[in-house]
Amino acid sequence: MTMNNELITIYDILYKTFGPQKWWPGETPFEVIVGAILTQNTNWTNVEKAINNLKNAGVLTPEKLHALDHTALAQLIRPAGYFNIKAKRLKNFLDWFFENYSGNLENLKDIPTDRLREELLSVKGIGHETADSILLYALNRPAFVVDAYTARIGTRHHLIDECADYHQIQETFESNLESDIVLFNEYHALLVRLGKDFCKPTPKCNICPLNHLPHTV
DNA sequence: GACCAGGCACATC
DNA sequence: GATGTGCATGGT
Repeated sequence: MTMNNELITIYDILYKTFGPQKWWPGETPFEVIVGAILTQNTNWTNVEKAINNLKNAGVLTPEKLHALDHTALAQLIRPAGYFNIKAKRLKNFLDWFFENYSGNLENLKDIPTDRLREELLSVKGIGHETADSILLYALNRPAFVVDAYTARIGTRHHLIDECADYHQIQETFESNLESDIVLFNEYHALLVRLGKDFCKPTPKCNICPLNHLPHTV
C-alpha cells in the first residue's frame, strides 16, 4: 500500500468509526485563536472553563482582551493552567495583531499562508502547532496540524520515523494528501479523538480501530 | 498520589 | 545540536 493510500484508508476508518468531529469548538475565529494558545499542553475541558470566564467577563474580543492588564487576564484564564505564561503569550499575540493588522482579522486575508505562518512563529509563545492551528481552524488555510497525538499515532503505526520532527511529520501528511482544508480539519480532529480514546501513552491498543491494518503495531 | 493533558521558551552542556 | 526544566490547573 502506498503512503498516500494508507493515509486515506486510515482517514476513512477513523471517519466511519467516530464520525465528523466538528472542529474547532469555538464560536468565532478570534475565540479559536485564544483557544489555540490556551490549550497548549492542557486538557480542553480546562480551556473551556477559561474561555467561559473570558466570555462572562465580556472581554473575548481583540480590543477588550488587549486592554486588559496582566493580572486580570491571568486570573480569568487560571483554569487553563500556566496562566501567567499564557497571559503573556496572549498579550504577545495581541501586540503583534494590533501593531501590524489593527486587531482586525479581515486585514490578514491577503497575506499568503507561508508568510502568515512565519509571522505567527515570530510571536513569542506561538510555536509550530499553535501557528498551524490558527492557520487551519481560525483562518481557513490548508495547514496540517501536528501535535503529540499525531506523533504518537504516526510512530505506533509506522507512518513516520520515530525521531521525525514537526516539519517531517507535517510533510508526510501534506505531500500524500490533497491540500484540502476540510480534509485537514477533520483528519487532525480524528487523530486527536483516536489518541484520547485509544492511543494512550501506555499502549493498550488491542481494541484500536486501526489494528487490522498491515502496518499497525 | 501518580499520571496525563490538542506546547513553548530558555538554560545548560 | 541535543537534552533537561519550568510553567499550573483539573480530571482519572
